[in-house]
Order: sequence, then structure tokens, then C-alpha cells
Amino acid sequence: MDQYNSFLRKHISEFYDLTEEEWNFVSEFFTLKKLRKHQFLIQQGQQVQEEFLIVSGLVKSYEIDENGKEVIIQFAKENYWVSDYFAFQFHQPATMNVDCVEDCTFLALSFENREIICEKIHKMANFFRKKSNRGFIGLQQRVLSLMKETAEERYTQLLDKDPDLIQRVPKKMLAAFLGVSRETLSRF
Amino acid sequence: MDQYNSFLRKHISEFYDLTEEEWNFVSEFFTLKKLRKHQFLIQQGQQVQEEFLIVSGLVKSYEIDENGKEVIIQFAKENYWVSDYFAFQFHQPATMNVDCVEDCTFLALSFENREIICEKIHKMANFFRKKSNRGFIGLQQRVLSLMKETAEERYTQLLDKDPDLIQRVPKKMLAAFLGVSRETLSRF
DNA sequence: CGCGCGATTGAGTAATTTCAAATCTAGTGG
DNA sequence: CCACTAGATTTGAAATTACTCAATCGCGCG
Repeated sequence: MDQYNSFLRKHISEFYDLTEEEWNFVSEFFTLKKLRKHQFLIQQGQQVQEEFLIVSGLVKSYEIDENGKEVIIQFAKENYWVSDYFAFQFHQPATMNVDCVEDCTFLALSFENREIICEKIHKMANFFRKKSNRGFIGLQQRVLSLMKETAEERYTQLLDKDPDLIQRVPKKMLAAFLGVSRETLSRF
Repeated sequence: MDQYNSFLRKHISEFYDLTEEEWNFVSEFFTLKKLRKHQFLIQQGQQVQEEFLIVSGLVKSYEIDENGKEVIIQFAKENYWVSDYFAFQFHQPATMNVDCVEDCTFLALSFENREIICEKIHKMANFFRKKSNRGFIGLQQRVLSLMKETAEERYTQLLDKDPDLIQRVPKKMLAAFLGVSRETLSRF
């Protein structure tokens, strides 16, 4: 568990350094979870009790549209947090699926425990606030790119911004993320 | 100023009730701003020092694409917060424009002051954390709707979810928000 | 060696955009 | 109060774009 704790501590220290005391308190609330490629972290219809910090591996969050086609909302890898946040926040059954594109290791934090941490440790409230701000900004960029740019532009920008991803994810999934058919993507 | 302060206090109390002391501290950091229809709250290229809580009125946030067409990221009205959050967060010049669709009243909060408030008042860190979470979830829904649904479905859902908006916003703006040409929208 | 999955290519189809023109509407000045 | 004008909306028709369906190609794995 130590190696995972040090991952978490380093992750948090991007924004705040915790004292030993704070750290001992916080780290208790996380639990380790491992999944293999193709396994579900979250499945549509389930209750979503936890959010997950990805220690290693890569997942995709997606929904299925009325024609049965995957619509990928986001890919998430090391140092990203992932959950079905709507379901998580409002205690609803998941509308999303999250499944592992690679073997994965996660640190899980329940909703209740996150609230406890944030009420107790001022720095952690600010940590999650800043994380959430970043996430918000990232999604706003995504909305803009969906609306302003063609799928081809989105593709080349993704190649540029996150070349790593292209190596780790099959093109049909990239297509589902960019919002075009795989045939169209392969004509770029 | 009292009426605006009571608006703010009520707004915050959706999540937390502040003590008199806390409230006196917090309220000092907000300043009032009024603009008329068609005036800019934020203009592309400017520094963005503040975020704004809308007390009354309605604004649109948008960018201009390479063909000179408006792409509307969001509408915001009473009780919404608005800024160019990328620029605000990272101290970059604005890429967005925010302008008033109606006469507006805002309560402005600078980045530095927000940080002060959040470092000082634990409840406010949690308040902004929760606000940001909500915003994140809202944007995630928006990404999904852009990818899963046709513009026509998005239109009828908007009519359903926010009928108020249709009254207050010309259809050409709705088109720019939904991601279709105004001609196509008028054929629905 | 052959199977299966992912990626590519081709052809026809459906949907949306663009350009153009006509119509409608709200606000202005006389 | 009415006429006028600018902006907003609608409608038509052509052009563009992306989609679907189908067939083919390529590669890794049993």
C-alpha cells in the first residue's frame, strides 16, 4: 500500500503539502482497487458510491446512444480522477459506463468520505476545489472544440496535445471520442 | 448595496449559512457592477481579473470561429457565475467574449480575493468546491448532449428544461448555442 | 494456416450548410 | 398614431459534408 500512498501524496502536493498528521488522517479514507483490461469500473444502472484516482492505466467513460453506438465523454489516465460525477453527486444510478482500456490501479474515495475530508481538512477542501476548477476548464475547452472545430481539426490537435493517447487507444475509440464515424476518421 | 448583499447571502446559503462574522468578512470582497444590454462584461484579449455572480439579467459567453461565426458556450442568468475561467485561472488574456443580452447587475470577485476568502473561511472553500462540481456536471451533460443528440433533440430538451430562456434569447443565438445554423433551427 | 479484429476504401444516401430572397417584427422618428 | 428601417425569422434550392453499408486489406494470435 505504501507505494500507492506515496503516489497519492505526490498527487495532492501539486497544490498543497499536508502535515504528517493531516496526511495520516486523509490517507485512511482511500482504498485500493485493481481491474484488468475490459473490466468495468462503473456500469450503467449501478449506484456510484466512489470516485477514483487513477494510479496507473487508462479508462474510457462513455454512454450508448439510441443507435447503440458508443459516445466517449473522456479518456482518463494516471493522475486523473474519474467517476460518473452526476450519479456520484446526486446519488442516482449511473448513466455512464467506465471501463478499462488497459489494466488499471485506482485509489477509491467514497462520497461520504470525501465530504468528511473536506469538512475536516481545510487544505483538502481547497485541493478538491482547485481540481474541480481544472476539470471545469478542461470540459469548457472540450465544448468549444466540439463546436468550433471540425473533427479533423480536433484529431490533429489531439495528436499534438496528447500523442501518448494515440498509442494507447484504438482509432475506433478515438473516433467515438472525437464525434465522427471511424470511416470518416480514417479518411483524414 | 444592502439588497445586493442579501442576494449574495441567500445565494451562498444554498450550501452554507455563514455567521455574522464570516459574512462581514466575505461580503467586503465583492463589488457591484452594472451593464446595459449589448455591453461587454469580458472581451477577447483583455486580462480577466474577476468572476461575476449575476444578480439580474442574462449574458452569453461565446467565441468567434474562423468563419466569423459566433459559437455560444453558455447562457448565464440570475444566480449563475460567469467568467472566462481559463483566462481567470491562468492569468491569460481572454479568448472568450461575454456580453449582456439584457441589462445586467453583477457582483464581482477578483481571483486574489477569492483565494483569500477560500483560505480564510473553510465554508467558502467548500462552497466554491460544490459550485464548481455542479458546473463540471453541467458541462459534462452538455458534452454528452452535443455528442449524443441531434440539434433538434437538444432544442426540444432546452425548451423543456429552460422555457424561460426561449423568451429571453433570440433564436439565432439559440442556434449558435445548439450548434446549428439559424436556417436549420427554424426548420425544426 | 486461417480466424478475427481493426482499419481502410468505395459508392450511394441522408442531413446540414450556404446563399438568396421573401416575410415578419419591434423600435424610432416624424 | 403611422410609416419606416434594421434586425430577426422563414423558406427555397443547390452544394457540401458526413454517414451508412459493403467489401477489402492487414496483422497478430491461436
